[in-house]
Formats: sequence, C-alpha cells, structure tokens
Amino acid sequence: MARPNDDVAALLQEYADLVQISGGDAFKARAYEKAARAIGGHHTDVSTLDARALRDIPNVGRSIADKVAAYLTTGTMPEVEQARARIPDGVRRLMAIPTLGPKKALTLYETLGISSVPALREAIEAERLRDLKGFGPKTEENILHGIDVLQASGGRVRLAQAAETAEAVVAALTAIDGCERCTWAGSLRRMRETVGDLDILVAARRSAPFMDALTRLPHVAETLAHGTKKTSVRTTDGLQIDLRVVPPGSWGAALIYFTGSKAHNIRIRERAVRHKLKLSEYGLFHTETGRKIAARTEEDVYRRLGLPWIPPTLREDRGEVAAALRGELPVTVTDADIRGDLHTHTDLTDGLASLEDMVDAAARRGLEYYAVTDHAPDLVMQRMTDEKALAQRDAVRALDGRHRGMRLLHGTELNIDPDGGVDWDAEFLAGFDVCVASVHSHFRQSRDALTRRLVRACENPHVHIIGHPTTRILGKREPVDADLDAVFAAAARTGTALEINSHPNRLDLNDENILRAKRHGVKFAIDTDAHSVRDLEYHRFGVGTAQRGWLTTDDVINTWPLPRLLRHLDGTGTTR
DNA sequence: GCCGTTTTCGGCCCGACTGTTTTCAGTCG
Repeated sequence: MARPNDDVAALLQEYADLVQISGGDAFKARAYEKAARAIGGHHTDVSTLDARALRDIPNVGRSIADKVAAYLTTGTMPEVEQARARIPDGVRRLMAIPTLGPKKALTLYETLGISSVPALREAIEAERLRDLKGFGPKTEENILHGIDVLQASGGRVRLAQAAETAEAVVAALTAIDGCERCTWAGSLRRMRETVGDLDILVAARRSAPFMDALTRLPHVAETLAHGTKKTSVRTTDGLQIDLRVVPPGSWGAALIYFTGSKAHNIRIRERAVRHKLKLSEYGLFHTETGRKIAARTEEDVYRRLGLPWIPPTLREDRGEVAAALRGELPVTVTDADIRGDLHTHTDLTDGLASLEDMVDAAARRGLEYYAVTDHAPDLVMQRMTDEKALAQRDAVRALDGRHRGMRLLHGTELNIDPDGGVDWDAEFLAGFDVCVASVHSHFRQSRDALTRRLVRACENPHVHIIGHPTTRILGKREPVDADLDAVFAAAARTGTALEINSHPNRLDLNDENILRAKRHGVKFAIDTDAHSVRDLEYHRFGVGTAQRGWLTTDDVINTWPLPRLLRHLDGTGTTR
C-alpha cells in the first residue's frame, strides 16, 4: 500500500540492517542506509525512473540504481532474498528494541537461537542471558524496558502510514460504479497519533462490488471477513482494514458512528435518549414511533440533537459536547490557516534537499514565510560552523524575493545543553531571524535537571521556539521526564512558543500536553521539521494534533501574518 | 556501496555515553 519510494526505501534499509547484523562492511551498510533515506525522501515517484535517472538521486550509484530498477520490474531484489535466507526476519526486528543493535541481535541469535521479541523476553525471564558475554544485569533491564516501549504502541501504525493506505483505498473504491460517497472514519479521521485499524465507509446501494474490490486490492495479504455489510482484510504490513457499505440515506449517522470515539458516541447517545430519541449507525429515530428524523449528513444528526457539527478531532469526550451546547466550541486551526514553517532543514546539515529545492517546494505550497533552521555546531556530527551558518544566511538573503509573496527567514535549530545553555553566544544568536532550541542529548537527566534545563532555554531571550519539547519518538523513545507544568509556565511567561512537531514519528507536543500548555497561556508553532521536500506535507498531522488540543489561530504563531509574527519574535524571552 | 577525483582508490558525520570489563565494544544522535 506504501508508495513505491517508501517500498524501495524499506527494502534498502532492510538490506542495510542485514549487512550490519551479518557483520558485513559497515560502510556498505551505511551506503544502503543513505540510499534508502534519499529514495524515501525523493520527490518523484521512483517507479517512473529508469536506472539512469535513479543515479541522479544523491547517494544512489550504479549498483543500487540497477538493483532498484530490476526490483521495480521484477518485484524482487535477489541480494535481499539471499540475505533473508541467512538471517530470520525476527532477528532484524530485535533491532527495533531501543539499546539493542545489530551486534547484540546477532549474538542472541547465534548463541541462543533467539529470533523474535517474545522469545527474547522469555529468555531474559528464564535467565538464559546470564552467561552471555557482554550482557549484564543492566543490559537485561534496558532490553526489557525497550520491549515495553516498543510494544506500548501495541501494533498500532503511525498516522502517516495509516493516512497513505486510507487514501489509496478510498481512491480505489471511489472509482467503482455506484459509489456515492467514500471516506475514512475511525481514529484516523480523529487524527489520533497512532491508528489501530482503518475504518473505511462507502455510501452505495449495492455493497458487493466494494467488498470484492477491497479483497483484491494490491498489498492485501489476507481476508479476515467477507460479508454484505462488513468486510475486513489485513495488508502485507499488518494493518487491518474494515470496510462498511451503508445506504446513502444513512451516511451521516454511519459516519458519526464509525468515526467515534466510543466515548463521544456514548455522550451524544445519552443526549438522544433524554430527548426520547435513539441514535444508531442507521440514523436518529423517535424512540416511540420508530420514525427516522435524521441520518443523511452528520450536520443533520447533530442539529437534531441540538448541537452544531463537531469536528472529528474534537470527538474525544473531553468536554466538546458541553462546549458545543454553550456555543463555545473552539474554531480550531486548519491546514489553510498555516502561513509559514519555522523549523526546516537543508543538506547543509542532515536534510536531503538543497536550500533552493526546499524554498521552491515551500513556495509551491503557498507559504507566506519560510524559515531555514539547520542544526547548530554542538550536534557535532552535523559539522556546522560559524562560517557555514553565515554563508547560508547570505544564500538565504540572496534567495529572498525569488518567490513573490514568500519571505525567507534565516534561523537555526540550537542544542539545549545539559545545563540549559545553547550553542552560540548572544551576539551571534542575535543575527538569526528565528531560533528553535531542542534537546538532542542527555535525555535521562534527573527530573529536576531536565526541568531547569528546559526552563532556562525558555528564558533565553534569543530562543523563540522550543523544538519537539518532550523529544519522544513513537515506539522508540519515551518523553523526557520533566515537570512539564513548570516548563509550560516558563514558556507562557517568556513568550517562548512550544513546537508542535508535525513529523508523524514525533507529534510532539501531543494533544494532551497541548491542552495542558494552553491552559498556561502558551503559544505554539506547528512546524514540519522537514528534512526533505516530501516532509513539508507533514504539516497536516501537526494541524490535526493541534485541533485535538483545541487550538485556534490565536494560539499558533505561524498562522499569524508576518508583521505580527515578527513583532512577537522580537519580544520573546523577556518576562511580560 | 558511494563519492570525488589527487581518475582508480581512499575516505566515508564524530563524539559521548553506557555498561561491561579491566581497556573497550556497542549504541545513539
């Protein structure tokens, strides 16, 4: 279901992992990793490119280009197949456990025959790792904890993957004769950060063509159920898709029902009962007469319940029904409200695309301002220097004006050091239009130290935005343990915006933290943290998350017109 | 395996932290 680029990227990454595990040339593994990343982030669909054109992608040379071209024709890559035959896939999956890399994975496989995450947990609990060289008690503890982190996402997939699959399914089903309406519902429509399974809804008079079509879609691995009202399949990447076909007259009621959340549905059903009505996926009915009084659209159903239409992202039973009744439903921020991006990278540090390509792509997206914020020197591996930063500033200034209607800002993403300081002194920092500051190291300091560190970063007058404030990575790294209320208070006091990082692996701050921060009076920046042209599309996930946090345009600084934004940036860091 | 060139092979983001070990390997960003 994935796009060809992602498909190929996953395959190359898998090969890189297998090379690493089998102790192959580390530089070869690195080369495959770089090619995977380059292809994953490449803007054109690689299935439209031949071997020659593939070689124009940076870090893709003759060997990989030929392999990819052959794969796109034949559907297999022999080298990967051979590597798979030597090392079970479960061994590779062990590497998904934080703190467990290729060397430990191979040791576990070779000495104990462990080739799955559950088997590893069992082995640790049976104390079978005790005699293994290089595995002490702390390592066991870290692995067990890592498994917990990994499994906390419980088989749920991230928003971007779910959205991509859903879009493909909806496109396929919409093309079928007799399709009156088709969309996704469920937690994807509510934009939860992870999605357990996809709910697809079709309005049509006959269901069979849609049910059949679903089972025949590419990347469908198995059919779990096949009926007239509901069909369920599982994709090759393990995502379950439930399709329901409803009569067009029930569309609105069904959409509400299958969008959820369950708690929201219970809340509005209770309201129906109090009005002597009954709400189901088929419609809103008079309890006594059984007469249908609304069902065709969501608006109709909500209206007959005495409510305005409630955006799906608010339907979590967090007080949205009460707010709606008071007429105080927030007018939440939308994709169209986003005027700029204040956190992006280029290939000067770890981005994939050049400054020019990123800027052109931002202009195509209709942004009114765009900040380039490459990494600062303390993140040593990025090899940033004062000279490079200044040269980039000249390049940014020179490019400004290339796209009428889009203003370029030169910024940086600073590293918040263990004490809360950042890379450059005040004088140098003053030269940037916008400074994002983020934690990139020392994630496991004490709660007090982390809190002080983030508060101090907020108090730095040159820091405008705290990037990915909790540093969590879904399924990989837990949020840092800081007193977030203290951080939120400091951010509000100093006018430092907190980022809503839109990358689907981060979504940081998350909805619940946004709600808390907003109560402190914090302002937010919804940024993509784009490392490639394609990443610029991630804004919608950040916007969805912001909606779930009840944010309006007044809360989000990059929905503001440029003059207001610049005034705000000028005043940041001073206590008001 | 890629890149760049000093065109035919040498260098490849580099440093810090952790845990295990007793001088360093593995993992991470």
